[in-house]
Amino acid sequence: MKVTITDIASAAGVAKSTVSKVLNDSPKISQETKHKVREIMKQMNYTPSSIATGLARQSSSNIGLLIDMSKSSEFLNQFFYSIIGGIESVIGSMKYELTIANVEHNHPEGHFLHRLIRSKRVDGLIANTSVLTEELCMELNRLQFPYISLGEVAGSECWADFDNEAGGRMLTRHLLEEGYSAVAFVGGQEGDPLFIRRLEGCREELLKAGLSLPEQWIMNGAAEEAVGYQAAKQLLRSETPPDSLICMSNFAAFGALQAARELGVQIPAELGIATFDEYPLSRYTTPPLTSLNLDTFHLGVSAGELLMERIDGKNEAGRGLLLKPELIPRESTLRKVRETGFPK
Amino acid sequence: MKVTITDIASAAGVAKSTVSKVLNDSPKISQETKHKVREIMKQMNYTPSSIATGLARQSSSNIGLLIDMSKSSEFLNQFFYSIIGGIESVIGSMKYELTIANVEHNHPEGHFLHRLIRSKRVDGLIANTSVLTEELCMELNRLQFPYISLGEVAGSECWADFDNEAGGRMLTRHLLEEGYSAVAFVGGQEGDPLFIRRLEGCREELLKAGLSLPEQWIMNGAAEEAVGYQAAKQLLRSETPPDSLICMSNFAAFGALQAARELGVQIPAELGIATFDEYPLSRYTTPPLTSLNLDTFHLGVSAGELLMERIDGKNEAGRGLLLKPELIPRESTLRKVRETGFPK
DNA sequence: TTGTAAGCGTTATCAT
DNA sequence: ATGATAACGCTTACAA
Repeated sequence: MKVTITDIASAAGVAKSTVSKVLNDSPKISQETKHKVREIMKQMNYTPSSIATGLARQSSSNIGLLIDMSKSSEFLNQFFYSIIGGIESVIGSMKYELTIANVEHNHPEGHFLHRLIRSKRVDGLIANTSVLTEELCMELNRLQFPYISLGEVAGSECWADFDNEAGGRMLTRHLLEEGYSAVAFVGGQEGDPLFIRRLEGCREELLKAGLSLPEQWIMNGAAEEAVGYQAAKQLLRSETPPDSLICMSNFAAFGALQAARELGVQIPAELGIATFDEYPLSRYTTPPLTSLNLDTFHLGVSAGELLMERIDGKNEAGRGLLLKPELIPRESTLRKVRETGFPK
Repeated sequence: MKVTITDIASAAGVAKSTVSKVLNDSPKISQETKHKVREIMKQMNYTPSSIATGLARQSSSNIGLLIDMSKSSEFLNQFFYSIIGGIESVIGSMKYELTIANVEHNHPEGHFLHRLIRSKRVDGLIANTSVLTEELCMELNRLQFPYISLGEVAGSECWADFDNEAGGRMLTRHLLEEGYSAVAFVGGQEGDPLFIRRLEGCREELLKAGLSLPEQWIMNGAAEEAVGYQAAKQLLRSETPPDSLICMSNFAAFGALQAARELGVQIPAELGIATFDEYPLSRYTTPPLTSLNLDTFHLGVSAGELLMERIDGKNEAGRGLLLKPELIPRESTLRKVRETGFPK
């Protein structure tokens, strides 16, 4: 039933080393022989065993994408499909496959370092910063194992990330251009690098305009609706309410939207709301949300490219890559009168 | 640097077959020896090569998930993460890994039948019906290769799907219970089994109530906002407008919502809108949408379990599995006065 | 209970 | 340009 290289060799009347060379299109084989052998391979419907090839070549032609499925609320999960698409589009054309693994199987022997790496199931790794602790990075560095982290992380030699600081600047600049001047920041965990960078960008831009962001206008919390709701209510009811909000996530922005609606605060006239991330449905809120789109497919592509470079032994130095976000202005912040109408 | 079974054997002063048996916890090895060998494996930080094991065992311990990344608009993509989570949770505990592959590499030799199956990269396959044509199913059947299709499909021996007919019935029943009686159906491609089954369920339930669904109230089209928008406008402006809509997707429902708003039609008082699928953000529309939640994690689990059964040689017969949807009633259809207030 | 040796299906190094 | 043959790292009869 199953046909191996040996079958092809004897059917073609050549040695299996010859067949192997045909398989790899070696220049030392005559066109004649190549044609003949290939013909027979077709006839016998032969496909080389990737496992045997892997053993001989000492490589799996597989790259691993490591995720923590217990964290179902992560930003990246929403865009998992497009990230995978991006990665696949580059590694697929280089004859690699993508293996998805869950760190959760963190049982004694189930650790991915064994399951995936030491067992040679994958030749390289891509992982989110949420699973890639500094300690793990160090271990991977020590093993000289090629990996890319999605998100900048201490200890990682090579990463791809969105430029969160620029994102903070872009949203802030947009608000200022629309005539807002009292910007509050909603959501984000204290100490979280993502939060820190975004806030930093926001502050930079305010500073340029001679403004600042007072501490009491920074509303820390999870990127959830409830948090956005509470934060907005508190801010809007305070003595000196802000005139605009930058939210860490669409969910937080939904909460803020709801709070404003309940308090009868007009959007965008009295309050502007802008948010990081662009979820598929954020343009369908009332009013539609101004948001910062992150090209997650591109993130996947970049991660894939960086990883392939590492595996091929180039890019020894290690480096990071920052992707620019894209501002999508919508009704929730557009309060200047325009002739052209609102963009979709 | 790298340590193999041979190294362990000589370090432990035993034969490598003994080490192999220890690895597989063979009962024919004394506890003494096991302890000794395991100790050495720990010391030397040994992990067996999955590739070598695979070659010897003639299996990859990998299962493939086949998708078509060119179809970025598919329903399942939104829930890709949770489907993967479901699959992984069952195959992971059986020491299998998940390989994601894209059919798009449909170049002559890049066909997944070669790349994945004939090359023995995976021991089993899960694929959406959109990539699994009847022809491909036949081929897989012929090869006796274990696979599960996500969605019922002609030619597939074994599949897992949501009960779309029941879904149609549930949404319809809910509308009837809320006092609606003129139900229109928005979205869905003529001939698409998904559409046919959902519509069928809808009709069954109407029939039970002595009602029917006239042809002109079936608005075929892609599951997009624009389609929902146009369909709703057309329906609402007609001589005899329906009093409620069942939409094939959240996007279509958004369009319908928008159309109603523009025409000043009150929701839910004058028009009820219910939709298949529950996107993460559908509860944030104004008003929030009544929708049919599909447990995609569970779908993954079921597919994984069915596949493992097939691989283990059980479940020879082949069978299908229908998962029940869950109705989430929200403001867009709840027009009866309630004491308890609206559910979230 | 342990050891020997023959696979598993390729690639790679030499000869020829 | 082609062929023998030894890896690659593990499993599995079969022997001892």
